Amino acid sequence: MQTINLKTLASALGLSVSTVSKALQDSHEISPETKQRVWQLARELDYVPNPHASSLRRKRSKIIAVVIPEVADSFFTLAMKGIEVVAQQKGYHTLIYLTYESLTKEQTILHDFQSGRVDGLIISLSGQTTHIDHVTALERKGIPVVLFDRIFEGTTLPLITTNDLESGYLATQHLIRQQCRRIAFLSVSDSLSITRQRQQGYLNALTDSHLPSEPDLMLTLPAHAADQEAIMTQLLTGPKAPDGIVASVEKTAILTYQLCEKLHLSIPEQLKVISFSNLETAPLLNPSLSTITQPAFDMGEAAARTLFGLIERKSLRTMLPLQCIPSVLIPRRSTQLLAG
Amino acid sequence: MQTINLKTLASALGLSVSTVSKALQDSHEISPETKQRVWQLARELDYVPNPHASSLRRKRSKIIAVVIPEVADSFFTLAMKGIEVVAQQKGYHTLIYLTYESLTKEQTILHDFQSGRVDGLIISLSGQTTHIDHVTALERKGIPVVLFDRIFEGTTLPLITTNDLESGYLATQHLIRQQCRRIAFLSVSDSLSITRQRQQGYLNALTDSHLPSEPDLMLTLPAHAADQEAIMTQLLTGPKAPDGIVASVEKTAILTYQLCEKLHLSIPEQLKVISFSNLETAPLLNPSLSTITQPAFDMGEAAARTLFGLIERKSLRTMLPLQCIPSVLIPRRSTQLLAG
DNA sequence: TTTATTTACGAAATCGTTTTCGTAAACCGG
DNA sequence: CCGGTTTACGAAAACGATTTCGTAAATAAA
Repeated sequence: MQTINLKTLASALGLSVSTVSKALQDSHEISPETKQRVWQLARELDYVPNPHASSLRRKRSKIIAVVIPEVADSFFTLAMKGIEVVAQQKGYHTLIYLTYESLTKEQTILHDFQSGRVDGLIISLSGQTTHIDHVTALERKGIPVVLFDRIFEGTTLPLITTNDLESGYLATQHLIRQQCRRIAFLSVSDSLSITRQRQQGYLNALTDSHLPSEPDLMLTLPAHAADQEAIMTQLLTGPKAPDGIVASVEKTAILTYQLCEKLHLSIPEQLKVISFSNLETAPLLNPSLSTITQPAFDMGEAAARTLFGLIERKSLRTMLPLQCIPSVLIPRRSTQLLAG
Repeated sequence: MQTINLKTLASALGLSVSTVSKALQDSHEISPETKQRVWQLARELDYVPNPHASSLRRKRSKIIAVVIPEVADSFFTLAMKGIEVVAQQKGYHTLIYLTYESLTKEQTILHDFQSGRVDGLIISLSGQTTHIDHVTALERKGIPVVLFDRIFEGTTLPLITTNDLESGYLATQHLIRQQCRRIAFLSVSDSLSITRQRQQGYLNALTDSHLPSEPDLMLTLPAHAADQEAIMTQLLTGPKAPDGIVASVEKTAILTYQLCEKLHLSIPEQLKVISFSNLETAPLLNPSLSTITQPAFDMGEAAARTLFGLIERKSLRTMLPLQCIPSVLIPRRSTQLLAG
């Protein structure tokens, strides 16, 4: 079975390759009758243009890249879905890459894009990422980039974020109102802007309530699971254990739940927990988990729309350079104040 | 900033394009000295070959496609991760497509692959898919295809599955042993092989325990969320409500939990629930959810390895046509037999 | 020393589309 | 009826890499 291409169609119709090509693109240079003939044969033979040839000639591939640290996380999963919906609708294809929180991997992946493999990039930075030279390098080569959620401060690249500072503040304030006095803050990276923002919100809330901030209560968990568990156990069972936790990453909340079960600590009696999370099962957990729920899907959608805006009319940079879609705090049992 | 390609390198070095190309591929035709010169300049100028040109000429793109019904599902998320790990390791790129359980979308997506866009395809069928002509069409065009999890019976395409029949049996048997007598079976599609297998296991278990099978207890939920809720509510509050549920899809278990809370039905006292699921939070739910946990990551990995096997040495079809990786039943509180 | 073979490179065709440009033929106004 | 403009198409040059083939020079074999 030989593959069918423009040449096949052209010779079958007694036309030239260029005519067939133009006809398929509905060019005004081609007569209506010829177009009909071409379209019909193309349909009959089930012609599908070769995308590599097309990408080579036009200098655009109709492919975008999505680079995220992790996929086993409800936020990224939902964001990806938001991106994919828009991409599919716009007729774009989506390459997905996972960095597993590694800067090196992130750099390697982005480096390849210099080749023109993709028309644009949507990225959420790895936890290790402390500079974005590899990202701006792409932008300089004319490849549109949109950062979302895990952004970088002080760049002029388009950003899609949520109100992390405010949310960190509200989460902490919520715990304080539920009478927590020793509130811990958990994260997985201290280099991320998003973490710093949330943490700053946490600190501001403490200050505003005249509570001291203790370095011991601000934990950045290492990548390795076993180490995470050790450190967390130490925190929870130590003499200066917290009575409230702000989990800035979903994973750390899950870890907290697991350890509380193991250590027979009861939530919310002994420890109240609120987490940045998009877990669909948050309301079903034992106890149901209070969350700062980010507009994950919407952020993905916004990132995609912004990217396609940049791709399709590169000149007009009239798009907002920063879009902030607010999160919402949903109080549940894990932060409930119990009578007694 | 002009893009740098083989011609740039060649003229800068006073060599021909073909020599440079061969040097970069470490061809034996090129002298060691020349190779060194080429490699050094390529490194200095940060040359990255254009993948579209390369894909066009060789007839392979080093891109694979992953087509799945949904991404907001822990099984598919994990499987995707398994695939991505292998792909990254093998130097392949991964295009991701979501069908949202729609056959039409699935067909449209696959149709495009006839063009040679991808070197191979890993697919898990949509809930609507009742035939796989669109899949076999690709295979016939010489594009390797691997089906995983949601496979199709009676095809010779390579399959990666888990022991659905047996797991359906074990799940049901487990409920029976916990003294359930009216056990319902929930699914989202009755056309999927995987559903039929699980359901057959369910039926076999009933028969072996001399329990009747009632059609009213075997529910295929519609796609729309509101309808799902109505039907489930009817089931749970009706006069012939079940005392046990086998959820063949994670979503249906979550729905059950949500409704039980709303309807003030207590699990496991009034209703025991076991679900096919890979939820990381299953142990943390209220109550903790008994699951049939599928080897999602491993299945993804196996699918990818099988695919690359087919791609890289197309001739030897010595690979197993069917790989079955067993699931495990993890009993938790949601099916616990309470004293009294 | 002559012939055969290897070594190291370049010219050019090729992959399948897109796009520019050229040009017959048809059509137009005057 | 004649210069000028459309109209509708084809030839050919891209896009950037790969690969086949040809060939001078260098080396080996006889």
